[in-house]
Amino acid sequence: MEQLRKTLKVHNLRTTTCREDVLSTFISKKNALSHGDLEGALGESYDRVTIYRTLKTFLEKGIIHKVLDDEGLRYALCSHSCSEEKHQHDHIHFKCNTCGETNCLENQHIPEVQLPQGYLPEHFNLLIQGTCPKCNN
Amino acid sequence: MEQLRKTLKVHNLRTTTCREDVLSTFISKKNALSHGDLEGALGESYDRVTIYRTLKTFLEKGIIHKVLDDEGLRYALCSHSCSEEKHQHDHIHFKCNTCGETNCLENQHIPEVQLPQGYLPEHFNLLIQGTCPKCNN
DNA sequence: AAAGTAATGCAACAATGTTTCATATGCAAC
DNA sequence: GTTGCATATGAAACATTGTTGCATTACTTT
Ligand SMILES: [Mn+2]
Ligand SMILES: [Mn+2]
Ligand SMILES: [Zn+2]
Ligand SMILES: [Zn+2]
Repeated sequence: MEQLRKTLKVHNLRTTTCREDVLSTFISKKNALSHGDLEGALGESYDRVTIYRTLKTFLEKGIIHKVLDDEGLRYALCSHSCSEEKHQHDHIHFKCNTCGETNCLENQHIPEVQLPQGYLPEHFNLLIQGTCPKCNN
Repeated sequence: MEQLRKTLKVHNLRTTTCREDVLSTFISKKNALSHGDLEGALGESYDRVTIYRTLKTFLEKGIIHKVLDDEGLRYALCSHSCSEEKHQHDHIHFKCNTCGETNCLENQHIPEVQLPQGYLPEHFNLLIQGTCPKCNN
């Protein structure tokens, strides 16, 4: 609870209940969340628009990052070390086609790739779809 | 022209002007296209819904594949060798942040990755964002 | 406690995608 | 070539998702 406020303060954000709740939802559920997921989790507490704006703010401040998904955009907590200036997201995302969850594999880094002459790579996003350990009995 | 019909026939699809035009648009523009891109390219010729349905059909038949993008879904031609049963899409997609185009790098394969125990990978989608050769002077 | 600034809720709108159903079209069989 | 059947299309209605403007409310600093 106090930790949430601290996180917001570190990123120069006013502490509001919506931001606390959104942040806390990201922390408790560990998987990547869509706007709709958050709406569902938070019930009628906040206006749709406010959630959109909270996501946008968190993105800009480097609290969360985008997770590409074959059926839309999701968001997940940045592990640490992400700021407004510099983002470090070279890890793999895994989407389970059985349970539908998408997760960050923080420790699995995207391998180096060799691009043809002239390409200047800046950001990487690797989504692997398949079956997750929970669903792979 | 005759080639288009042949491609449709190979996939057991009736030749309609919409399908011909959509396919021909994918061939002439070489980059990945969103539904909106197609609507723009084809003008008022066809109903929005018909274009959606054409994309869905082409997806199912293995004529095009999905391309994940940080601002929505796009589609691109399958190079060859994709059928309704089996798809082969282990190549890299590159999105240029300057010109906005997303392209298939057919010859750049996604490198092997080592996942933790229990993960069963099936499909891979790697999007690299940066500057493309055209825009990198 | 007061003032200034930033966040919120609400309404209206825009964009994107889906479903239903009557009509039109392609295609295979005759 | 004509016929009949299955399929594709267009139109309307709807659902979902995301954005913008503006008045009100709530943080934070002093
Ligand atoms: Mn992640
Ligand atoms: Mn591709
Ligand atoms: Zn699972
Ligand atoms: Zn470019």
